[in-house]
Amino acid sequence: MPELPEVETVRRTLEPVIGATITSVWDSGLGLHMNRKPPRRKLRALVGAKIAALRRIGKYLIVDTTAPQSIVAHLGMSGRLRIHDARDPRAPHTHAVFGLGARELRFVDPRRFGQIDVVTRGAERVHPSLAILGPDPLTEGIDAAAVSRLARRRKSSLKAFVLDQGVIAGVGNIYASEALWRAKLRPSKRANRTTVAQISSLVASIREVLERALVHNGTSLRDFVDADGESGDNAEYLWVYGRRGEPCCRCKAKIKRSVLQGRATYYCPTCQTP
DNA sequence: ATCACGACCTGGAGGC
DNA sequence: TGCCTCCAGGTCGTGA
Repeated sequence: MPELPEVETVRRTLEPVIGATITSVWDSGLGLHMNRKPPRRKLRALVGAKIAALRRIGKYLIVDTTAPQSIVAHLGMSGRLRIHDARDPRAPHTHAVFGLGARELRFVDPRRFGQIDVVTRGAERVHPSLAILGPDPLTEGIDAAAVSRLARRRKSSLKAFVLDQGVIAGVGNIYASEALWRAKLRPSKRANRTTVAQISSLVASIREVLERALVHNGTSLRDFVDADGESGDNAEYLWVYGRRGEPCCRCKAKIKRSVLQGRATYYCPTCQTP
């Protein structure tokens, strides 16, 4: 579900909880990603603290508090973070609830691929998941020359290269296909067979694709919703993802679907150079 | 060291 | 209606 634009949409719609006091913490006790459970003791230690700020690095959301600790959340494939009235019944697969007086911030994740953790503010990058992240394309500049140097050493496909969170943080399966179409590069093209100009174009395309999706509040293919439960509109603006057999909007050739590293990949066979 | 693959989970869609 | 198979927006550990 959530790539960078979706997580950023959640972050923005969560802003009304800034300043709220955490009055209670509950967790389901079930393991999430890698069967890791939310750290109950560390979470409970946050009761009494206020939510101070909401940040995002790639697909990770960071909830800073007035305590020295911050909450780290990753939505995985099916995770949602929503603000509810505390009296609303809890949905199935609710795994963490932060009481905020009359409201609650709830983490619901049917597939349990998400993460909830606690880190010390300022030392986020010690967390193994955050330590490996490359630059965030919306909050940090991406040095195309540096990305090109990385690409030169990679024999994998460009698609796999773009999905590598250590190269650029936040690009997922939808926007990888979209950015490669935008840059007119075939997803199966070997990363080390690209020119500096091609990588520059790709980097620019990634930023454009993510910013465009953000303007439309993210892509809701099945179930993505923001913190208020609203869907995003970007699905109708996708150029290739999910459009097998439809005409390419640049050249009218039929969009193809292939599988790269086990993931659906969409591209135009005529205007994306192999 | 690098890469592709399968595993991790549940639920929805489509075929029969 | 019910059962089966396939598919899904992510990440990590494995074995080649």
